[in-house]
Amino acid sequence: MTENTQQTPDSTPELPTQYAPAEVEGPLYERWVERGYFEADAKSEKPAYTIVIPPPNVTGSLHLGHAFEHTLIDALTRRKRMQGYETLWQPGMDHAGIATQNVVERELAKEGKSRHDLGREAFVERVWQWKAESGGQISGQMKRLGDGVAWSRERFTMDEGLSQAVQTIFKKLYDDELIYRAERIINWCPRCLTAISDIEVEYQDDDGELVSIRYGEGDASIVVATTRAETMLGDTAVAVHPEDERYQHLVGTEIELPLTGRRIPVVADEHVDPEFGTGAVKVTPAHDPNDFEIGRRHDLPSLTVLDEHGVITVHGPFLGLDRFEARSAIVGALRAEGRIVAEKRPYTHSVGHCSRCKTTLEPRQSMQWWVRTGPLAKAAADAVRDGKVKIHPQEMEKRYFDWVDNLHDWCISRQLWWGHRIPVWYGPDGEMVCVGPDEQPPSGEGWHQETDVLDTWFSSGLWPFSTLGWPERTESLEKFYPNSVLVTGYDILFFWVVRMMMFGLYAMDGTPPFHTIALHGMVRDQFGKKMSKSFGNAVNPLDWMDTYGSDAVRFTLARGANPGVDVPIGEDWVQGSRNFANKIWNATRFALMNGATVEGELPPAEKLSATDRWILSRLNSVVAEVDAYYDDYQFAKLSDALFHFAWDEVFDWYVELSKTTFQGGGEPAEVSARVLGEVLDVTLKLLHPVVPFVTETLWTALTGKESVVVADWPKDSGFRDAEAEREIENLQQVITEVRRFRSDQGLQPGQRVPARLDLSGTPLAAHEGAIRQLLRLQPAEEGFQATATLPVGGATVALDLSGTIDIEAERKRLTKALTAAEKDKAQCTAKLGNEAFLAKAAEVAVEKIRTRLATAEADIERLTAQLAALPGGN
RNA sequence: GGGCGCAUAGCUCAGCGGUAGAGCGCUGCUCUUACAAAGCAGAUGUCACAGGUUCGAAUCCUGUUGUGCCCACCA
Repeated sequence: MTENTQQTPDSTPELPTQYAPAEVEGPLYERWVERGYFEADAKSEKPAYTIVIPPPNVTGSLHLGHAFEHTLIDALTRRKRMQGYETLWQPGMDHAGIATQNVVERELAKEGKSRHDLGREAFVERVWQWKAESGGQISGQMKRLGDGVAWSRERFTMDEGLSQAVQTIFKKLYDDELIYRAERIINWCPRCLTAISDIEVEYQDDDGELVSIRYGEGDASIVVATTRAETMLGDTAVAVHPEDERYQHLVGTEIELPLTGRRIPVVADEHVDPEFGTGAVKVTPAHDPNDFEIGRRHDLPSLTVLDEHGVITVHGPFLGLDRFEARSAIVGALRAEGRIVAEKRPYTHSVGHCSRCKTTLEPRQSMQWWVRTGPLAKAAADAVRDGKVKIHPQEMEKRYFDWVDNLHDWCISRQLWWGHRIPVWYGPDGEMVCVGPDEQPPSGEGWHQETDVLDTWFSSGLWPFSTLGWPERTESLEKFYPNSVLVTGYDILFFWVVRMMMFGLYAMDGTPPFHTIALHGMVRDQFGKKMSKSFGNAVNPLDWMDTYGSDAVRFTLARGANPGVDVPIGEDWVQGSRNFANKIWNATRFALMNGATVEGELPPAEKLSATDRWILSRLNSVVAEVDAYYDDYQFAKLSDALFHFAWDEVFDWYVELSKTTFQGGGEPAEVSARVLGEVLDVTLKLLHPVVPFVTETLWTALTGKESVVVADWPKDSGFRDAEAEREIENLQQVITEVRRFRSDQGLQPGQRVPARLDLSGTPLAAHEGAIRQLLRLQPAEEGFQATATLPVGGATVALDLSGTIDIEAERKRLTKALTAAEKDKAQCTAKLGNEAFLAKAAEVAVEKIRTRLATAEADIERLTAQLAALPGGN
C-alpha cells in the first residue's frame, strides 16, 4: 500500500482502496454453492435454459481455452438465470479413452511396468484410481473460475448411467443394422496398439525419400516409386493405367517381385495416374488404403507383412526388423541387386500421425466395428438445412456441410482397455450376439465378450441427453432436452458436434440435441500465435487468476470473443481488465461514501437534473444494446460496450459532474444519490455474468440484498432523453475545449485560475458549479483581467492568465482547425449541390451530410470568434 | 490438389457503401480528498497492391501478392 491510500475514510471500512480479488473470490463461490443457486429443478415451472459442458478430459487440467469456453457458457447461463429461466449448466468429464490410457501407461512406465504386467482388470482399476485423483483438480479449477454449474448433477462418461446409455444405443444401432463389423484398412498406431478414426489422424509434412525400384527383368520390367519400401514385401501386384500405352504389353502378365522370389501380376486400374512418376504403382493391399481398393477390384490376395508393432513378419532376412529399419535394409538389399534405378531423392509428403502420441501411423488391414453413417449424417445435415439447428456464426455452416455431407463410415472400435467394452458376445461356433442393457449375456462353454472398447466420441456423442438420464424418460430429460445452445470450439465441430447431432436425432426421435451451435475460436498468445507447451507460450490460467483475479481473466477472454474467430490474449490485457475491476470497485466506494442507494422509487423525470436524465437515458440504451449483443453471442461487443459505458460515461463524466451536487447536499444530492445507486445497480447486474465476483461484492454492498446471482436482469425502461443527451454532450465539449486550452498553455491540472463565465442564454447555466469544479476555475475577483476568452458551445469562458499564455501557439492551432472546418464545409456544400448525390443517395445519407455541414459551420463560427478573441487578434 | 478465411495506428483486433475506431503501447502535465491498478490533454493510418461498379468504396466485384486454417488415397 502506498501512503496516500491510508486516508481511507472511516465511513467505508469494508471496502479498501484497492480491489484485492484473492480475498474476495473464494468465499463467494462457496456461498453460492451452499445456497444452491446453480442447481436446476426439473419440476420448476420456469422455462428451461440448458447448456452442457464440453466435457474435459479427466486426466487433464484446464487450460486457457477451457477458461475461455467456460467464461462464455457461464456468462450465458448467469444472464438467463437472472432473466428467470430454470437454468442448467451441466458439469461433467470425459473418460477420453486413448488419452487417459496413455497417461496412466506413462505413469506405469515410471515404475518400470507396462499395462500387460498388470492385466486388463487391474489396469482399468488403476485408471479409475487415477481418475479419482485427477478429476478433482478440474472441479477445483472450475470453482476458481466461478463456473455456476449444477454440481449435484455432475456426470462422467464411464459412470453407470452413461454406460447404460452407451449400451442401449449400441444395441439399437446394431439392431437397425447401423453398426457392423468388417475388415478394412484402418489407421493403426503401432505405439498405442489400436485403430484410430480418420479424424484422429494428424497429417504433417514429413521428409521422406522416394526410391524408384525396378520390378521384373528386361522387357518385362516396370519401375515403381515408393516412400515405404518395406511394404514391397507385401506387394501382390503392380498397377498401371488401362490406357497407358507404355505398359499395354505387360497388363495381364506376371513379373518378378525382387527379394521374394514371388511373381505378381500387372493389372490395369483407373486409379493410377499415368502422369505421376513412372505411371506404375506397386500394390500392397494389406498396408495401403488405395491398394486395398485396387486389390478388391482385381481380386488380389492381401499379404500382411507388418505386425501390430510395425515389425516385419515375413520370414527371411528382414524378419523381426522394425518398419524403419526394414526400410533402409530393404533399400540396401535392392541396391545390391541393382534394382534401385534412380537414387533415392528427398521427398516431402504428408504423413499421418497419431493425434495422441504423434507416432507415425501405419495403415493396417484389420477387423473393426463401424457405424454406418449415411442415414445418420443425412439427418444431421437436414436438421441444419431445415433451420431446426442454427450454427453461429453462420459462415461455419459451410464447414459443417462439407464434413457431414462427405462423412465416411466411422470406425468405433479401439483395441484399448479403458473405455466402454463393446457389448457383443461371440459363441463357440462363430455366433455373434449383441446384448442390451437389460439382457443377460450368453453364458456357457466358448462364449466370450468382444475385447475392443468404443471410441471415446461414441459416449460423448450422447452427452446432451445421457447426462439427463436417458434412456430413462426422466423429468430432467423432459425439462432440459433439447439443450438451448451448444458452446464449443470450431476445432471439435467434426469430432464432437456432428456425433451429437447424429446420435441426438437418432435417439430422441428426430429432436436435435440443441437449438443453436455457438462456435468460438481458439485462445492464442498476444501475437496471435497458437499456444503450446513446446513453444513455451502456454499459460496456466490459475497463474493469472492468482495475480489478477478470475474476473480479470474472464473479462479479458470475453472481451476478445468475436464469434468463431481466434482470441489472442496477453498478460498486459489481463492487467488492463484487473484495472477495470479496480475502477468499478473504487467508483462504487465513492458512490457509497456519498450515500448512493437503491431504496425508494426513482424520482420522476421532472425532479431530475439534465445530468441525471442524461445518464439514465444512456443507461437504458446500454441495457438494450447489451441484450441484443447477448442474443447474438457477441461477447466482445457487449463487454466493450459495458467497459466504455461504465468507465467513460459513468465514472469519468457522470460521477465527476455529480461531485458538486453531492458537495452541495440537500435534496439535489439525495436525488443524485438515488440516480447513482440506480446506475450502479443496473451496471453491476449487466456486468455480473462476465465478472461475477467483483460485481457480487459491490452489488451486495450497494443494495444490502442477498446476491446478484439471483437478482433480476435489468430491463430497458424505455426512458430516453435526447435533449438531455445533447445538453451534456455540449457541456462535455465546453469542458474538453477549455481543458485542452489549459493543457496547451502549460497550466498544471490542479492550478486554480480566476475566470468569468458567461453562460447566459444557454442550458449550460445550470452546470456552472460543475464547470468551475472540473476546470479548476475560481471566481473572478477585483482586478480580473480577461487575457484569454474562449467562446465555446454558445458560452464564453474568460480566463485571467495574465502574461502566461502563448498566443502564437494558440493562434496557430485555431487557424489550423478553422482551415479544416472550412474544407469540410466546402466538401459538404459541394455534395449537397451535387444533383446526382441528392437524387440517388438514401435519405439518411443526405441527413448525415447536413448534420456534418451544420457542425462545420458551427465550428467555423466558434473558431473565428476564438481567434478574434485572442489578445492582439485584430 | 480442393475449400474457407484474413490483409485497417507500433501490437492485437472492431468497423463492412456515406467525415478512419477500440484496447494495450507511445508523448506531455498532474498524488485535483473514489481510484497513480488513476486523471487530463495529445500524437500516430495513401484501411496490402492493381483495376472495375457507384454521386460516393476500408466497406461491393475481378485480378495480383502475402498469410492462416480445414479437407484430400497422388504412389
